[in-house]
Amino acid sequence: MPELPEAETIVRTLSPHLHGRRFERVVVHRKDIANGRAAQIPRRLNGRRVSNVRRSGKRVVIEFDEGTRLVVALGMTGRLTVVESAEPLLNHTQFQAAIAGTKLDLRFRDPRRFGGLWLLDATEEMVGPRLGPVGPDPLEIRWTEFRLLLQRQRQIKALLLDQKMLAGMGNIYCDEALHRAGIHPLTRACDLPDAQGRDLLRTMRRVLRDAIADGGTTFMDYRNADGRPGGFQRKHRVYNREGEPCRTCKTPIIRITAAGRSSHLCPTCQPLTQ
DNA sequence: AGTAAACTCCGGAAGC
DNA sequence: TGCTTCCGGAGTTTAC
Repeated sequence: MPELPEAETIVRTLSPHLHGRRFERVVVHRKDIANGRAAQIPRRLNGRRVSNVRRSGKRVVIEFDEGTRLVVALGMTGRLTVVESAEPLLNHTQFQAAIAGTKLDLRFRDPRRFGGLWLLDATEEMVGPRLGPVGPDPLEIRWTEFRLLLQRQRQIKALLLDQKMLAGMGNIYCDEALHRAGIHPLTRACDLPDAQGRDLLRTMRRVLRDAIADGGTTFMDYRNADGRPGGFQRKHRVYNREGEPCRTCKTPIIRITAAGRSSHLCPTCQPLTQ
């Protein structure tokens, strides 16, 4: 499911196709996929030159010369891919734009429509329904700042998943980071000693970097901008491994509910203290 | 046919 | 009282 490493991989594979190129023949196939202004998208993006492609948490942001931005949330099944313009249009394709000077299209397809598009002008903040402001990036946050987040009484997994606290952590990478740090997902953040909090931050960064190096995680739907799946699922230690032996101690991995989400852990390596 | 999957937002209840 | 946290439901579609 697209989380930070998947969004980062899409940015890295998409950027070489788009950077400095103009959009042509922009078409929105479903009006309710954008933030109430899908009708404006063709007019406002046609002929515009892409100045930058970047990531904000788990979202992809395509920036244009005049400051207009197209924000893309992948949801669970969304795909943002570059394909030959001659390729037939698959069903559930909500958006397409030809990349000027090439024979390629950028297409957005999201069968379940958990994702979406937002068109923002130069001065507009990234706020609105389903586009709330997000916290600092886990790859960039300093320990002193992370430590402040950990002062809360919330369960650590709920805190890590909260996009307003930290931008980009989803269910997979939370479970993977907590296992590698030996922390039970229901532990209260404020109960973590500094040493363990510091270790969690380092571990989280390592997991995210390793996952980016592997092109993210693909179970079913995720693909990068070139249509290729990721490989990090082969290195998962807990996620989607219920009943299988812990790679550290052989104890079967269990699944519980934490923060209202299915959570995978090793009861031996991740004890719940007090 | 019912349920679960992931994620966000919302409202209300509960806890501190 | 007031802030924080928790919990369930809605919205969104597909697959088992």
